Amino acid sequence: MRKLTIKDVAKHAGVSTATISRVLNGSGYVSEDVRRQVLASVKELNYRPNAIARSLKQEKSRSIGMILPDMSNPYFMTIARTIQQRLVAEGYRLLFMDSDENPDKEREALDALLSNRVEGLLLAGTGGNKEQLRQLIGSGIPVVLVDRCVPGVSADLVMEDNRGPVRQAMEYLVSAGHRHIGMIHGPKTISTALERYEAAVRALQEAGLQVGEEYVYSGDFSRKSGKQAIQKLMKLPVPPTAVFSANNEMTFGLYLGLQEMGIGLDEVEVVSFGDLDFSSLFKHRLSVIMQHPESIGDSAASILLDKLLHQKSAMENRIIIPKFVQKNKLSL
Amino acid sequence: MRKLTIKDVAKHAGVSTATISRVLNGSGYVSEDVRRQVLASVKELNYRPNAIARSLKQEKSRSIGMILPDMSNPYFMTIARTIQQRLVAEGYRLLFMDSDENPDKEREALDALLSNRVEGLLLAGTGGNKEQLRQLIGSGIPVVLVDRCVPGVSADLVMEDNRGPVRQAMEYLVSAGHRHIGMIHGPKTISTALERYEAAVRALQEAGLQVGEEYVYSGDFSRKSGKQAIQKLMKLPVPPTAVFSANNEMTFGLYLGLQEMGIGLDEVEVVSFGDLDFSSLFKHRLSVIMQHPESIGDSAASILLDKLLHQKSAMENRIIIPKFVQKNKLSL
DNA sequence: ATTAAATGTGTAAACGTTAACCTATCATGA
DNA sequence: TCATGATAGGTTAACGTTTACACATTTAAT
Repeated sequence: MRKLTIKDVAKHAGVSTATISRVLNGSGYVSEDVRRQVLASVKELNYRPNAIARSLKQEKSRSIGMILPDMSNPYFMTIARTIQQRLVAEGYRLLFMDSDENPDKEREALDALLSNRVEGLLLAGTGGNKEQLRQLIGSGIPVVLVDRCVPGVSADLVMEDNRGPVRQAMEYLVSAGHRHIGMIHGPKTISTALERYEAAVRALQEAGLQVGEEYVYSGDFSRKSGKQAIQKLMKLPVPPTAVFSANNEMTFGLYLGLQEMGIGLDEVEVVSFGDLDFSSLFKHRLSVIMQHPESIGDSAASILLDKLLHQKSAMENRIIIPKFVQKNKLSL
Repeated sequence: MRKLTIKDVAKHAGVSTATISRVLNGSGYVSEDVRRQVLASVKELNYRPNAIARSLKQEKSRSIGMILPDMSNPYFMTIARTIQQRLVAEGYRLLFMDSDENPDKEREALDALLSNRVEGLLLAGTGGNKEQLRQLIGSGIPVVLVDRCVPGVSADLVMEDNRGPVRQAMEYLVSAGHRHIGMIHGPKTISTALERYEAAVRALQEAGLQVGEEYVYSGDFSRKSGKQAIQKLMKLPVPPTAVFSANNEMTFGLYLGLQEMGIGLDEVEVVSFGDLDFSSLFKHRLSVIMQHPESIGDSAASILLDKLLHQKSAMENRIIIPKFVQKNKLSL
């Protein structure tokens, strides 16, 4: 059973291929009689137009590419899902690629997407591939940076404020009496990681607190690195009484690490950038900076669709402000 | 800056388009000199072949479709991610669609994927669209059912054993002294839900326990329905002392529900089909049936690739056995 | 020296659509 | 009556590749 083409349908319905195309696309004039006959033939033969041929002819792929660093991180998947829904509703399809926080993989993914002639790009980038990115944007394809900016690359951008809430959080920790605060950060090549790091250090310094080298651990945003971090921190001569973890996965790792070491999850007060989903069930001293992946996704989709559908060209930057939420506070 | 075609490269390199194609695909004979010249031109012009045109000509899309019920459920995303990695490594791309457990959306997604001429399908189905599915499989396109079977549709299948571990779990609950056991199930149109339900009821009956209607709640695998379920169950004249929840999301909802009602998370013993990710940090009476999304994904990818790459045609069913793990047991 | 096989490259016809361009019919109004 | 525009539908040339075929030229084998 060969795959049917528009010609088969044309033959079956006794009209030309152009007419079939017109019926199926609702373009041009077609008499009601012919219309019905064509639809009947389509149904009878179970014909399905070839989207690939259509894309080629129309020179538009109706697809959008998205690169995200970690498909198993619910934060990014929530963004992705929101975007997908919006795009599908407008007749686009979304191609996801997972860069795994790896610039080389990111580059490959980018190549693949461009070969597929995506009409737009959503990028939660690794911070590498700057040159390629600049070139891309120069070439006119709409690119929206999502969650992370790429220094030196100016493009549309939707991200969260990574400084304000961190400052708040640090002030809270200091006012709660902590003098030894551990910090678990992400790779400084990633904008979110860098911003959170800088904001945290500065806030503590301004509060008159020295931040010792040994209290700062540089992780990679993975669960594993969060675990390693806390295990190192807790072995210090004077272990921290509070820890700031720069993303949700590392926070998770932090708790796994504590547990593995047999340390009570309550023995250290934690502030996490990014919620943990189950944190509301958690009876420990955990405060979180609540992110808004749906808002991020929604804004990113809107910006992209504006360019695609209404050829808006102004560059836009939207900053969403995450909320510092002091949860599950127990007395010290 | 128009998009470059193979003709531009041909002109630039002073050869025919066929030669460019041959160099880029490593097919046919090309002299080393010409080869170098072509590659130089490609690089200089920054040419990128049009995958759409290639697909059309070759009559193969190099893409695989996948429909999953819930992109924000980590269980399915882990499966998806595993599969994506395997497929990308073989030069395919994976198109995800989210059916949202809704047969109509599923149908639309299926249509979209077929229009895009996917060469294979991975399906964690809703249980609707049987007729269309049968037709699809009859048409020769490789279809692998993932996680869920569809009764009345015979196709390749990778799923977990939904009965054995449930039986074990029920036996455990009975032997632990529970006489009133609540059950929160999924929609019976979904095979996993039905199987877990039947296995649970049968096991209890065989253990000599009556299962009262009022202890069985029919949810929809969503967090929200888990919450509603537990809230209803706990209001019974004789509330259950243990609850079996048929998937991870509903288990989560269950705990949210308990919390909202101000009931201690320990006041009821829980068995969850599907792990909760954070369950190891959880100090409550929670046992889980541990699933193996990576294995599922891996097997599904293998089966599909065997058909695609080695035209294997034998139908295969693989059953992964989840493990019942008694965790965080406290004395009653 | 002759032939056959291997190597190198170009020409042009597909792949399945869409859309520009035609032609033809039929109302409508001046 | 005749032009005009709306309606209806067919022909055909693209879109950017790949590849079958053709034609040289070189190499190897007899």
